Amino acid sequence: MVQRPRGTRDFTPKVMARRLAFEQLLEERARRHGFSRIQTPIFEKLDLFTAKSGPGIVSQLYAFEDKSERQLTLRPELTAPVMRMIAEEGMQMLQKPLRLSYYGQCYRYEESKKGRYREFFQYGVELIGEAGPLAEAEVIALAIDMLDACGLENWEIRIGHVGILKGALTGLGLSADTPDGASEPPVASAMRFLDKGDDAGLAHLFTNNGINPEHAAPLRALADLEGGIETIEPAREILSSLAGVSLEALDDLQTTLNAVAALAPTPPSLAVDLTVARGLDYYTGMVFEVKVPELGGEGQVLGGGSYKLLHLFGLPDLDPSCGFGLGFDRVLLALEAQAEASGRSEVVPGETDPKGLVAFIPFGIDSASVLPIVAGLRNAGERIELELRGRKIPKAMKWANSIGCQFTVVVGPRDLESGQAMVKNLHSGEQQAVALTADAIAEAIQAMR
RNA sequence: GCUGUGAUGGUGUAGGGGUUAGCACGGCAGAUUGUGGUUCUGCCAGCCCGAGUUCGAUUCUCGGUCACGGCCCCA
Repeated sequence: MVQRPRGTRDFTPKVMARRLAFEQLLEERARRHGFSRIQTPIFEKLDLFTAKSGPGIVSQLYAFEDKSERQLTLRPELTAPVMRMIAEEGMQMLQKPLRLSYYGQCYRYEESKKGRYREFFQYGVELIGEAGPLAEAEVIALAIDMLDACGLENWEIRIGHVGILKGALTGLGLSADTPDGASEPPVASAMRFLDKGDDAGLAHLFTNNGINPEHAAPLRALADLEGGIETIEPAREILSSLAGVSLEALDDLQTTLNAVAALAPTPPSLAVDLTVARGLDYYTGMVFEVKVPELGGEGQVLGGGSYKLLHLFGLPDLDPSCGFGLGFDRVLLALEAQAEASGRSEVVPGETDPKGLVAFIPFGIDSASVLPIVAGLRNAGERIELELRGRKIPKAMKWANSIGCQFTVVVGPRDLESGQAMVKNLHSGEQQAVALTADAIAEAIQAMR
């Protein structure tokens, strides 16, 4: 048998109902925050992603050549396509800021694991054309609001600001420019050493760049700070002790954190962590990420921050912007695990249709005579599943029960003769005969809910 | 990129060099010709793929595929 390709998944009706509910929940939250949905193609020109992330990413792409020898690739992420769209659609002419949301599958050629697939789904938002602490707070607040609304528990949000350590390092005299022949600027190396806890490497780097290695200690202390918003004060003390270092980024972060506290529900765990670097040099300001510890190694479910990318598309005025991507599959995985652990049957709020399904059972009659009623009930907004196999009553009832119907409508020869239908609520067992019209049946169903 | 474990009906599993490959859920039919969830009976449906060892492989060996873990990475 032909199997589905590695790292891909099929979604059965039950799973799909959950995914649709989750997408809708995220969409609803985004709308409440003023974001509007957009969509871009599943494949793009290869250049789009090499321009953003460098040629090294090609090995991880589903890249291909089309019949006209165009170099294309399935999209590995959604931020770059959104940037491209803004430029291509002339959206810089719209009133700023733009609040955009998006959802779709992305493709990366890498080993599949639980929570890590070759085809995966991302939900994300971008707030374009306004930087500043309040814009950043709006983005973080939406992320928190989404995770809170979907019922996720035990998650940790870590918020940092790449400008703080970067500012301290450049303030000490470390260069942010890449020297000839080097792969990265000294500042980036230093950030990496701080993140990995390599103090010897940091001191060595300082010495090589003519900086007193004793300055490594306060930076280490800064990087090791951990805690909530109260962490800002010790950070301020450390930064103030270093000559030539600006406090602007720290002040901005503090403004952001205060705004988030006012705008969003209180997350289960919020930490200020100045080493959140997101590994990427286009992040320029606030950065944040969310982890769910019980997912293990693939536990990061959301990440974002302020970045400068639009200059790549000829729109430097829109830099920096701010956004985040949410790992749709991973959040669902966490929700499923948590639902199982707590015995909760509904994994995503709203995944079960409260309205319920109605089985319409023509019994021993020509179904054609009741089809207009079926159509009428559907027009009235009921979900009607018409019995198609000619089951006898006991089988039909069992069928209706096992596919999860809330109501049955039985029409047999006697009913047809007397112009009636038997409407039954399968949960309560309550049953009544009503006139054989769509209106009367719909009314009875509504009354028995 | 490194590395570990696993694969038996649709699902979950037992077993094991020669078996009618067992069980449960499920699906279909009947007990039951106008009312389901219980019960009983019957039926349906499986050893991931390829090569090797062997008289004989679903079982052992190797390769592949897929899945699940631990590091690395993660735009």
